[in-house]
Amino acid sequence: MSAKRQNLVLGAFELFYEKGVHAVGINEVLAASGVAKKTLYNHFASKDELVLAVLDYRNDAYLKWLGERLERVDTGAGKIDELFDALDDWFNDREEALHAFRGCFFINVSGEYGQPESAIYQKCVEHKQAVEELILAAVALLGLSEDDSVELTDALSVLKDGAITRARVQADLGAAQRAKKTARRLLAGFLGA
Amino acid sequence: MSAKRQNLVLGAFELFYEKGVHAVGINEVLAASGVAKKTLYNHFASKDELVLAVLDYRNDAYLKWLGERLERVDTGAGKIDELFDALDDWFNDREEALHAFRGCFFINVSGEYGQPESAIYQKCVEHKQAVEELILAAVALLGLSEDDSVELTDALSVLKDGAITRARVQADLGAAQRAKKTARRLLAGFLGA
DNA sequence: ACACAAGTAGACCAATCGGTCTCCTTAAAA
DNA sequence: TTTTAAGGAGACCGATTGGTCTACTTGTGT
Repeated sequence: MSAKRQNLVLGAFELFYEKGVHAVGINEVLAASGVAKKTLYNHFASKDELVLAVLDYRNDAYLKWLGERLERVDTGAGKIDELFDALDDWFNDREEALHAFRGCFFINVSGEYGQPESAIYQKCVEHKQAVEELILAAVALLGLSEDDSVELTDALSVLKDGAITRARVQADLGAAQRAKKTARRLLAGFLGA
Repeated sequence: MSAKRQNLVLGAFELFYEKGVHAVGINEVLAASGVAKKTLYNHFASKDELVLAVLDYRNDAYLKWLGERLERVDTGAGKIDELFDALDDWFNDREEALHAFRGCFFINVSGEYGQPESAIYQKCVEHKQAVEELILAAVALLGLSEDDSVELTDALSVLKDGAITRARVQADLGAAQRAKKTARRLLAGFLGA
């Protein structure tokens, strides 16, 4: 029965996302998810392994959510707009599938773990790359050159992470809509050249 | 004699920046800075107050550094280039005044502290606003309209924070130079319109 | 009906946390 | 010279950390 495991991962995610990984103890996770300590260590060898499982859970949920949002539109320019509209919904807590907005979980976690060699850190890198691939797929529909596609994808990714960061740190809930405007300006430059 | 206090703040910053605040204990700070525990609690009422002092120290050092970099150039467009060149030097550890790059200390710290009401969180917001004012001063030299100046400043700030985040999380050391390219594209759009 | 695996609750462990306190030394001001 | 405050080293405090272990209770497959 892995329902317990799921309880554990989901409960742990909510606490970690809200308070930070190091600020939440194992016992707090157990109390929140209604699972015995023995069961936790039956499923996971250590807290770090639980963190890894939580990162996997969040990665899957986030990619599924964003992928579905981008599927709603079929043009490249439309998908780029949709990306920032989706972020806007996220920032303003209109997406319950993502829980109350507290910035990017992966950025937060990697900020807590200094050493870039760790498996935890690596998961954060992989997540960012996966999201970037979704953006690249949208940009590819624009019919730009290979170089331009890569450059625009990178610019949009930076814009996205910048908006997430500012929405989080400065509680700037309009960051996504303004980033969308910037993205449109940028896109016009690429299409016009 | 507040030399001890300075030792404390500087030693604490290096550890907090490198490993995260929650991951570093008081005793580790004491050992690194060669100060007795009594002395620490003579200067600071709690660890949180030490963290606040560390945030102040970093804020001052960072603003001084960036301010001096931007003073090297006198045109608006030049200052914008200089901003991203400065970031590039920071990311690639060519600025010893800032210590080995580990992302934005304020972004990292605010990721560790969930509650946006806390004084620690507030310091992070103030830092970001102070940096944005430096950027606004550079943009103001371009002679754009009030609305355009605000919009461009916001876009550049988002680009900056996005580049910092990606440099940190993905160890993307070229992020600043590519963001500079994006900034130029954006600037051309504003100037050409 | 019985065995076995997985769950529960929670005592327990050493280590560490932030923080207090005592005792001793140093140095500068009176 | 004497007084006073600050610093050093570190014992000590209760609480909490991640993690182990025992004892008991489930539920399921044979």
